[in-house]
Amino acid sequence: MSDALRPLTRPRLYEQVVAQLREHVADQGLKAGDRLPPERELAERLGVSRASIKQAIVVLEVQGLVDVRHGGGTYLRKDTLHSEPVEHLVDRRRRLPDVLDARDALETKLAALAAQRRTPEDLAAIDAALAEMRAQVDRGESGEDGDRRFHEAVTVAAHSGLLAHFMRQITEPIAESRRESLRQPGRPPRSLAQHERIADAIRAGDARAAMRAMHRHVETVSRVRLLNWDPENEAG
Amino acid sequence: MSDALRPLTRPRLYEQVVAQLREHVADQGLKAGDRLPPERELAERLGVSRASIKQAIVVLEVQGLVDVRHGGGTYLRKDTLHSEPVEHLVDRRRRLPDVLDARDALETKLAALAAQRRTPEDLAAIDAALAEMRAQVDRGESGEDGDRRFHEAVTVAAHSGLLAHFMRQITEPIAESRRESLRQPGRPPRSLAQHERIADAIRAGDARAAMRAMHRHVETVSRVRLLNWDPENEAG
DNA sequence: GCCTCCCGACAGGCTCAGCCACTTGGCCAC
DNA sequence: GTGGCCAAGTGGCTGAGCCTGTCGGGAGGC
Repeated sequence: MSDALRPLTRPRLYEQVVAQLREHVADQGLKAGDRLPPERELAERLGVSRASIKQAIVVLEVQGLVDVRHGGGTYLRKDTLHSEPVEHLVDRRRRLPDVLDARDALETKLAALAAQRRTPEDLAAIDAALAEMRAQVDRGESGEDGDRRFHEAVTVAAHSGLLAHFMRQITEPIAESRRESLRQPGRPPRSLAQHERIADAIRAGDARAAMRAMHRHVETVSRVRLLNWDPENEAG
Repeated sequence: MSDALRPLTRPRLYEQVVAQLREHVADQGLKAGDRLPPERELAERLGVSRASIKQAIVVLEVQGLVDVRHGGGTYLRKDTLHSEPVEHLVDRRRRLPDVLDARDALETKLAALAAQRRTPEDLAAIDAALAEMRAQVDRGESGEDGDRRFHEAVTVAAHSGLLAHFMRQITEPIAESRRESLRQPGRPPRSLAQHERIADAIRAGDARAAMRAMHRHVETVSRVRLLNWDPENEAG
């Protein structure tokens, strides 16, 4: 996973324009509701074509930071143009503890909701994932696939679109820490047992027990991960 | 708050192009790693200018759905171009229960982390917010501003960039439910008392107590909000 | 036969000039 | 005061064109 040989791509012009606009808003102390300069003026002042200005404004528009009115101008919707896309927060290895905190927050609640809301179909999906994991572990494999499917099934069973959306944003770093955790000697069978306890609580409709079981599970994974984690020398 | 007289805005061309691209990917069964047709070809086939195609592709690019290589073509990064921006999940009134679930998940964890990680400065900010709320409530106001500042201060004290990011995504619906809750007769003083209990636990460094206090608080707000909430006739 | 290098086709990056569509505000007739 | 009208300003979109980067295949050297 070396980043050393990534093909280097030059920054897009529109990205620089976005940066300039952010700066302008900060410098001028513009607030929500204020109007940005007209596109033609921006193009002239930044020395780029109107098309590039337009691309930058489209970016801000889809991020909900700006409100563009045909014939009327472009208006701020927030007091700042900074949006901090999740990727920036998630991609960097340094942020891994953050991801684990977020995972605990989300999955604990998801387990509780799943216990309250699971349909028979949800339960079947959870059991199927568990069966897959058990089969894999019995064969001496890590059970990673079943593990992933289990958490996905619990997420679905919670029937909360927003929480599911948040979970999706941290899918990749979670998968990574899962892989690492399951590589620990003797870990797969214990992990399986933890998952079974979670499933039991969800099946019983016991939200508090589901929360506790899930919390303990996430805590275990976090501990393993954090032990191996060195913020200075992050060889993956 | 009537939506009846909202100025009607025509859909942007680039949005239609994005939709067409999604459809194309689905129809052709394109997968991650596959290449999209060249911009010039898309422009011709869709009967729009290349600039519009470009805007659409920029949108997909900032959403991380597509990888654009200068001179090399545009490649899919996922098996689909659908992204489900949070706004769609958050804006609709129907999703309010989801927001409240998410709030419980996030703020409960934030309170626990704040109890463990708060610096003296964090505590000072929390106390300042609490003092403002108390002053407002004493004057017979709702204390909404202090309330908001309190939760922001707790979020900062938790020192988790990711959780803070998630919180920001549901700021607005939360503010709305807060307003509604504080309008209930006799609610502001009780809310103040709940906030003080949370602050006490954070000051004491008692993560479990902070969790419990925050959970109870969020639960109270949710109950008020849900009572008034009618999914069929959603007059705001 | 194999490797290297170079070139040309093709891809996206960006600009320029211009016209269309919509908003706004002021002026005028009523 | 009301409504219609017009002009200026602003975003929406186009088309042609040139630049820069990528990639594959053929010419030439070994």
